[in-house]
Amino acid sequence: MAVARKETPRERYRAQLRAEIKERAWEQIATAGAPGLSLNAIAKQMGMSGPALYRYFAGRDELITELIRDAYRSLADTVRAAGPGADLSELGRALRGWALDDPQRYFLVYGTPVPGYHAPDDVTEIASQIMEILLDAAQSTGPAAGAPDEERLDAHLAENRQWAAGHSASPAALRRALLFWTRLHGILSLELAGHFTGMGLDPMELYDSELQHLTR
Amino acid sequence: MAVARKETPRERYRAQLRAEIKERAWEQIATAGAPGLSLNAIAKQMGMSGPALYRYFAGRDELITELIRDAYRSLADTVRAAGPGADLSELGRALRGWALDDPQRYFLVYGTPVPGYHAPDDVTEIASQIMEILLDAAQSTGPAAGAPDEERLDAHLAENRQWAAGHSASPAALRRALLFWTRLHGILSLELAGHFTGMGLDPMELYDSELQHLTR
DNA sequence: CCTGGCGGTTATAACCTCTAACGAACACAC
DNA sequence: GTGTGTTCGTTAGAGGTTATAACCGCCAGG
Repeated sequence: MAVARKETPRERYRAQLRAEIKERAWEQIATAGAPGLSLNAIAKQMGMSGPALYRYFAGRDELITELIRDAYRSLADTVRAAGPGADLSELGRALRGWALDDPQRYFLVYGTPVPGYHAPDDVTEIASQIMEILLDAAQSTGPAAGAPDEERLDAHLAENRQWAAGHSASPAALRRALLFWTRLHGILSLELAGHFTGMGLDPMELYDSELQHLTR
Repeated sequence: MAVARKETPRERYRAQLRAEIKERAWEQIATAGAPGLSLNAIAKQMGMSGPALYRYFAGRDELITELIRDAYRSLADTVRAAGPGADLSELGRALRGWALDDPQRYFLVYGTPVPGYHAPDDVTEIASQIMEILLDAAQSTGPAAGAPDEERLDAHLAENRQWAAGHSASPAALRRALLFWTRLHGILSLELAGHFTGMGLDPMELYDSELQHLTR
C-alpha cells in the first residue's frame, strides 16, 4: 500500500459530490447528447443553485473532459476484462457490448470532435493501452504473413510502427489490429448513429462477419 | 423547360440572402463545429441584428437541417460525378476527396447524431440514391459469389434486401457495397476525428489497401 | 476557543434562441 | 400617381446558458 493518508470527511464529501455530478451528467448526455449537457440543469436537479458546481469542476469543458476520460477508462477496463489472452473475437464482442450499452459514451470517445478540442495526455495514454491489448490479441490470432494484396500495407506498417509503442507484433498483426479497429468502428458508428435503421438488415450479422473475417 | 415563372426581385433577394446565411454558417461550422453555430453571430457578421434571420429560417434547427440536406446533396453529386459506370475504386477516391475537403461537412452526414433529431424524408431519399450508385458500382466490380466465410452474411443479405430498393445486385454485390460503406467510413471517420494523428502512419495507405481489397 | 478555508448563496455580465410589436420600404393594383 | 398590403428589418424582452464576483455561514484544525 502507498502512504494513503486517511481521507478527511471533507475530501470524502467532495469526491462523493463530484461523482454525483458526473452521474447526473451521464444521464443528461444519454438523453440529449453531449452538446445538451447543462451545468445549470444538473445543479437544479441536485437541489443547489448553478454556480455551486464550479466548486467541483472548473467549468463545462472540464466536466466533459472528465467524462471522456472516464469513458476511455471504461473502454480500457472492458477490453482488459475480456483478456488477457483474449483473441480478437472476444475483444470484438466485448467492444460491441460496451458500445451498445451506452451509445453516447461511445460517441464521447469516437464521435465527432469539437474542432478546437485537444485530448489531455492521460487520455492518449489510455488509448495506447487499449491499442496494446489489441495488438496482443492480433498477434496471437491469425497468420504471421499477409496475402499478396496486403503486401504494400504491411510494408508501410513495418516502416511506420511507432504507434505500436515498441510492441513486437508482426506487420500482419499490426494490420489486423488496425483493421479490427477501423472496420468494427465503421459498423458500430453507423449502427449507433441509426444509419442502418429502416434498411431491414441486422448490423450484428455484418459485425460478426467482419469479425470472423478478421480472425480467419 | 418547366413553366419557371420569372423570379421576382424579392424572391431573388430572398434566395441570395438565404444562401449567404448558409455560407456564413458553413464557415462557423468549419471552425467551431455544428454545436458552435450561432444565429446571432451570423447576423452580426452580416451587419444585421439577431432576429432578422428568422425571416429566412424558422430557427437554428431548420438552418442545420438545411445544411445537412446540402451536405447530402453535395455527397450525392460527388459520387454521381464519378460515374456513371464508375467502379468502387473511383467511388472510393471521390468519397475520400469529398470527406477531406470539408471534415465538418462529412460529420454533418455521418457524425454523432443528436438523440432527438430525425432526418427529414428527402434526406433519406438522397441517401438511398447514393446507395443505388454504390450498388451499381459494386455489381460491376467484383465476383458474383462470395468466399466460404462470407456465405452466412450473403445469405442474410439475400433475405433482407429491402434497403437495396429493388436493385438487382447479387448478394455478393450487396455485401461489397455495404462493406465499402462501413470500412471506408471507419477509416475516414477516425482520420477526420484525428485518431491517427501522432500514430505516425498514413491513413491513405490504409484506405487504399481497403479499397484494393474491396475491388479485388 | 477562534480563525481560516471551504461550500453554498445571490447578483451580475455576457452570451444564446426565439417571440412580439413596431416602423419603413417596397411591389403591385387601381 | 396614389393607395394598400406584404415583407424586411428594427428594438424590446422573456428565458435559457456559462461563468465570475462578492458575500455569508459553517466546519475543522491549531
